[in-house]
Amino acid sequence: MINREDIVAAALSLVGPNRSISSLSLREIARYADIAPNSFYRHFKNMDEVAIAMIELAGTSLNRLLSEARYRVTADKSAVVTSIEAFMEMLNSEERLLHLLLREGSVGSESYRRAVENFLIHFEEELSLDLIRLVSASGRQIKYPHLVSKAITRLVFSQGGYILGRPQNEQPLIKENLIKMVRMIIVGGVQN
Amino acid sequence: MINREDIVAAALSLVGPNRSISSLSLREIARYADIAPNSFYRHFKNMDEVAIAMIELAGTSLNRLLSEARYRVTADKSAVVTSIEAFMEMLNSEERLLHLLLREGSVGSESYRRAVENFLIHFEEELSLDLIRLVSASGRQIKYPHLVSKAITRLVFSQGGYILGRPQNEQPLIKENLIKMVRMIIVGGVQN
DNA sequence: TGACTTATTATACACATGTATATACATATG
DNA sequence: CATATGTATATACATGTGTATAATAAGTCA
Repeated sequence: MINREDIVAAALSLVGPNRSISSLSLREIARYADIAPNSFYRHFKNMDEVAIAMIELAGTSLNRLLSEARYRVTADKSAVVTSIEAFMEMLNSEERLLHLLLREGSVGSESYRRAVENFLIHFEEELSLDLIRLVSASGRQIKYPHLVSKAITRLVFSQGGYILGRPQNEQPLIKENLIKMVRMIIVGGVQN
Repeated sequence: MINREDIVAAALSLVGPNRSISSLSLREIARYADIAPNSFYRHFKNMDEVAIAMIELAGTSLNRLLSEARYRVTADKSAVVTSIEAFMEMLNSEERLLHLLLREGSVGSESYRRAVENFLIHFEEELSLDLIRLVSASGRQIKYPHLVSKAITRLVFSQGGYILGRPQNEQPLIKENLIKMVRMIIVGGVQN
């Protein structure tokens, strides 16, 4: 007995660095999930619904992993480094899920894009709270926490999406540069 | 007598906020360009080549417009504001071209993604030179100009791609926030 | 002009797609 | 038990796709 999750899992197996969701066909997913094409309709109205279910899966998984990572923020490493390292680990372990959020947020149907955007906004809000807490604890000020958070989020996700298409040996440099760029958003890239 | 440009123009007419390049078919383009499907092959080997030609067109057009904008940088408005305003104007006037660069750089074939990435790198190099010039003229220092440039570029393009899917009346706020975020990359978002 | 080369088209084929309809099968309910 | 209900399937249809082949049109040059 097949269910929604099996179909989502099949779809997830089919996406990859050179395969976008929008290029998946209903029949292809059915074939991979080993069901008749029409059985698809028992669980989803169309491909768009599957795409959104995929994002929701990716979003909740990623949120869980990241909130776990936040608890690991310690004194010996800065919050920036810890968070980015957690993000990079996920890039390797959860490539498929991240792919959806990092690289397909700007194409596809209206509803699909909104789903990705909602996840990003949620992510930004969490990060914003973290930033306020960290900054005030160190006696400094942050004028537009939600904008700092947005800038960091968009930059990290942009570079994350980029990394997914690059070979492993380039990752250390990209990661190093990403950390520097995030620091810039916080303390600035230009000195007096 | 049809030529490559006509085919690229037809393809360009077909993409839009809800239509990605990868969803275009050879026959669809031929239909729109009013040629027989097979005539396509006289000019391009496959759809991928058209996609790359489209990016190159968008890239050179955008580069020209932006370098013109740079000459308009005056004392009464900061370079940041001028550049972002130029970018926003283009979002309205050259939506189709920008769409390709802003929203499709992370999906599609390997060669397609590389073409977009090459454009972004070129853009970053130009911006980097501008930054060095502007900063040293004001007696300040910039430690990693290419990273400042990359952070700004990726952020602006990320937000640019987002704007393309949003209604016009949201643009002023998005633009305002984008300016603040770019300023943060330069001077920092956190104060002592 | 006529012979040639090149560009464009018409026709056709094999295949993939979304989905409508009808059917089989299992399980639950009376 | 019979029968109703939810689920999966088989078959079929109309339509779209990339592209091979052959025929035609257009252009060039002796």
